[in-house]
Amino acid sequence: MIKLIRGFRDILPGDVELWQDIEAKARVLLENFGFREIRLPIMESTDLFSRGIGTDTDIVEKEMYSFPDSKGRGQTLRPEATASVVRAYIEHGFAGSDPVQKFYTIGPMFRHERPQKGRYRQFYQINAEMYGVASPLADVQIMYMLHLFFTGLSVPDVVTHVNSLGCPECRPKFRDALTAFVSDKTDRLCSDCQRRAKTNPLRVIDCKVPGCKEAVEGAPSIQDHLCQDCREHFEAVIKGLDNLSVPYEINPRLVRGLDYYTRTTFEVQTSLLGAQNAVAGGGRYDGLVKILEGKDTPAIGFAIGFDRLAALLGAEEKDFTVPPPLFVAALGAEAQKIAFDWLCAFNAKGLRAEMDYEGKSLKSQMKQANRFRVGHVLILGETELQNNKAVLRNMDTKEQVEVALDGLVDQVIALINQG
RNA sequence: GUGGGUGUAGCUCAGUUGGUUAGAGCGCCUGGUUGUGGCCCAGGAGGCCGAGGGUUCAAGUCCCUUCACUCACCCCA
Repeated sequence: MIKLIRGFRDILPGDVELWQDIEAKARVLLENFGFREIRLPIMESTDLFSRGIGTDTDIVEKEMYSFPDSKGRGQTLRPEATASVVRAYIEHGFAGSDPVQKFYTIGPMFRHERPQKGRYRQFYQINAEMYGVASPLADVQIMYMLHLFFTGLSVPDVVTHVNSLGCPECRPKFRDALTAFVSDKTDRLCSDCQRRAKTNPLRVIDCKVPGCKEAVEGAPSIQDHLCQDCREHFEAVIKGLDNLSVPYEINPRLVRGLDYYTRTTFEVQTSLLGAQNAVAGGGRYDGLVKILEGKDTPAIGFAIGFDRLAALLGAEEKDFTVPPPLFVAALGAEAQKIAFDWLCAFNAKGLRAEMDYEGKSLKSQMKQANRFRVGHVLILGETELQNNKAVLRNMDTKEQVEVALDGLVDQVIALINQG
């Protein structure tokens, strides 16, 4: 048997209804906030990601699905969406018409990691990106929107963590301070952190190993190293969140794995998904457009982990199938012909109806109708043909009413719609 | 890439110190009702016991290898 490749998954009927519901709500919300959909390819030049995300990141170092095309040019299944949106923003000259643009996009991302709970090699994201606004109002609006989305879906157990990572002015200073702090403690750190102390000291203060936690107690905080502008920006964001009553926790140790983030970063976390606690994450990336050879443009955005969100919302219920309202049961070849015509008419008129195509016994058809969890069964046999009246059975109350064959389809639709 | 756990029917799982045709519940099909679902009863279909090799008179069971799933590390959505 040919099976799914590792880390990939099927989203089956019964679950997919939940996904559709989430997606529909996301679209309404995003569009109400002025975000417009942009549909992008899932494959891009490898350079886009290595330059955009940063060559030292885990994503670029070891997680990308990259392979050469027939002429040897590197191409990659996108590991995230932001770089692609920026590419499109630059390539189509949006900055020339109006630098302020808001986009959203929904689709699959690919990362070659070891799969585990809440982590797949193909996973889905809902992304929102906003360009051309340096004001903290953009940060506030983005986070407010995210907050509305999660509360609107009644997502259980989520907390939004906020931090500022500073800018190219102040972050290096913080990094230096941190490196200095960590360098004389390397012997107390785990092997991973000894490596990270050089490559990415920010990660060390985020380490969960008890020895490391102890060693980094009293480490310098980014919050104490922000430059004047970054500090004011962060304070304005926090004030804005308070104004709109958006709950949050300031988390000075919130570090993000992509190089392009500046200033505001945030992550929506849950404790219900095992080790993968981030349901959504994002932040400001004021330098990225320029890095990718566009005009220097501030930007901010977020990604919602669709798979994880669906897991949170689907934890209780298992089957999101919506039952059809009607099943058409026919007895005998003559009746089946007519029943099939009705079926087609019901479907064409927007009433979801089902029938048995095999000429099974009435009992068997009733069982099937019951399995569909339909509200009504329309029965047509020889008796009904003779009387020119079919029988409409309410499956909950067991009440049966006769419906004249003449004009039956509309009559049945009316009966079902009135309950 | 590194560890732990698990692989037996469509699903959830039993399967004794190795012992004949491998079981249950749910689901599915048929019947009990010459035309009425859920409950009940009876019957039925459905398994290369993850794969390969080894030990043995004999392997679902013991050994080795491998693959898959899963959880965790790392990192992130």
